[in-house]
Amino acid sequence: MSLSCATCPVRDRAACAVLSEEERDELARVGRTRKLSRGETLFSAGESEAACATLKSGALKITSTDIDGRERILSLVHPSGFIGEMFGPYMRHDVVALGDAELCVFSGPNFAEAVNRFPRLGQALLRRTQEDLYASRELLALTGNASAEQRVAGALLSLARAASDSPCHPATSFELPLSRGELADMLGITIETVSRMLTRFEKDGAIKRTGKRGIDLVDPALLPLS
Amino acid sequence: MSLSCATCPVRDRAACAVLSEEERDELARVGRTRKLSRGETLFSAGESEAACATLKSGALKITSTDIDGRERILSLVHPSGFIGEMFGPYMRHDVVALGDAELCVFSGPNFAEAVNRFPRLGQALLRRTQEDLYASRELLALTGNASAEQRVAGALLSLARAASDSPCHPATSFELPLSRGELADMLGITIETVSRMLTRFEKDGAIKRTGKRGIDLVDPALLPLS
DNA sequence: CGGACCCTTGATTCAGATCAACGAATGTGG
DNA sequence: CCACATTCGTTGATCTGAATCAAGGGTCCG
Repeated sequence: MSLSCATCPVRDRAACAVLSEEERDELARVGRTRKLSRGETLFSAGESEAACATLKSGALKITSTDIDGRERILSLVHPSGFIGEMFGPYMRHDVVALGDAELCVFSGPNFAEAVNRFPRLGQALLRRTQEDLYASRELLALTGNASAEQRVAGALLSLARAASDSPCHPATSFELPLSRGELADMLGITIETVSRMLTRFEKDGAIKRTGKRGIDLVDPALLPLS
Repeated sequence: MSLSCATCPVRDRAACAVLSEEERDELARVGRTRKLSRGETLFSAGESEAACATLKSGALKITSTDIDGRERILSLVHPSGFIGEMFGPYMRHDVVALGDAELCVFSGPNFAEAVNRFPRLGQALLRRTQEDLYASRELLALTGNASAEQRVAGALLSLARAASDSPCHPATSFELPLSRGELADMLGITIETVSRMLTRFEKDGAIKRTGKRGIDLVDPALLPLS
């Protein structure tokens, strides 16, 4: 299926938003749409076909698996996010859908050529990659020294921010895109500890759990941040 | 002091290596050399003057400090590495010299303009930033699930790789660029634990400590990796 | 010589992992 | 439609790896 940028929900936020109409059309010609449902894999670590993609809707996780088979979530991808490998010869990490998702997919070489031809696209990606780097370092800082309590609190706020349309203020009521197990894998703690911390926050009156995945931030100030 | 690229030790490895002679000269005109000694700060988080730099010699650490004053090392910078903020309005993290270091420093806007003018420079930075992102995620994976033993072992191998001239094979004998305390801050453990693990590895015959900072990798296969 | 670091080692404590059990929701096949 | 299995989350009891507390030695420097 080829791309239809006209109706794209991230038309003016994604990396390709910096392109002119004609440039975008040209890029669209080498891209394909792809739909994933929960748990489906977009890329696998080690794949020798370089590829990249822009996320149009849904959410993804970028993970690595250590020798003992334990999974670690390295990053989450939200709509308009860019993932993948343009230059390297192989994919570095696994990328899996957290829920139903829709993407534009490109081959690495095709996209690299577009970057060559449209310098503004390269610059947009540079900014975006720097943001990803900062996000990665933020997670590193969060999981480095903080207690389990602080990690879960930090993750809740971070997810509330991501769930909000307005970029600065967090949503007060939202659905977790992650299961308890995934939250645990992201924070480097166990499922049981995540569950206990959520129970504690609810007891303290900081949050309210609604259903399995729903969270209401009743009083974020009560969350114990680092 | 203005730049003298002719004698630059990272002349053909740094980001600016992709530029032609004339382009490089032009960039050199807006850059300054700076020397730091151990502990000196290059950038401070929150500084509103965007700036960036290429490291010519020595080593740097990129750190953040949490509310309780605990420092977390987010990344190490080795010669030819690029650091800083070209676009954003302020510096995101602290950058401090681990030992004597020499750099080329640029103002954010000046460098951003160079990126605008020389698209290859932007592409080189994009690659480099992606590498930094992968390095950050590697550290995230290392500090996420692994035991203290595995973290220290992983850090030793990583530093051995960085100390080697050949990019793939680790050095068998090298000096740690970090104190025990800094190693601990990077790995999210305590000084005492780092010390104990090094003692353990030496007892096991995996390494030999020479002086305070020297490490011989006697039998890396004995190191307990994740 | 005295002070300031930095590293090592030992004793004790504690946060979170592990082990275990259970309930709710969802799916499957008879 | 019901019996059954499976997955996911919660909660409790126990155990352990690493933090914390404490002490001492080595080295550099004024």
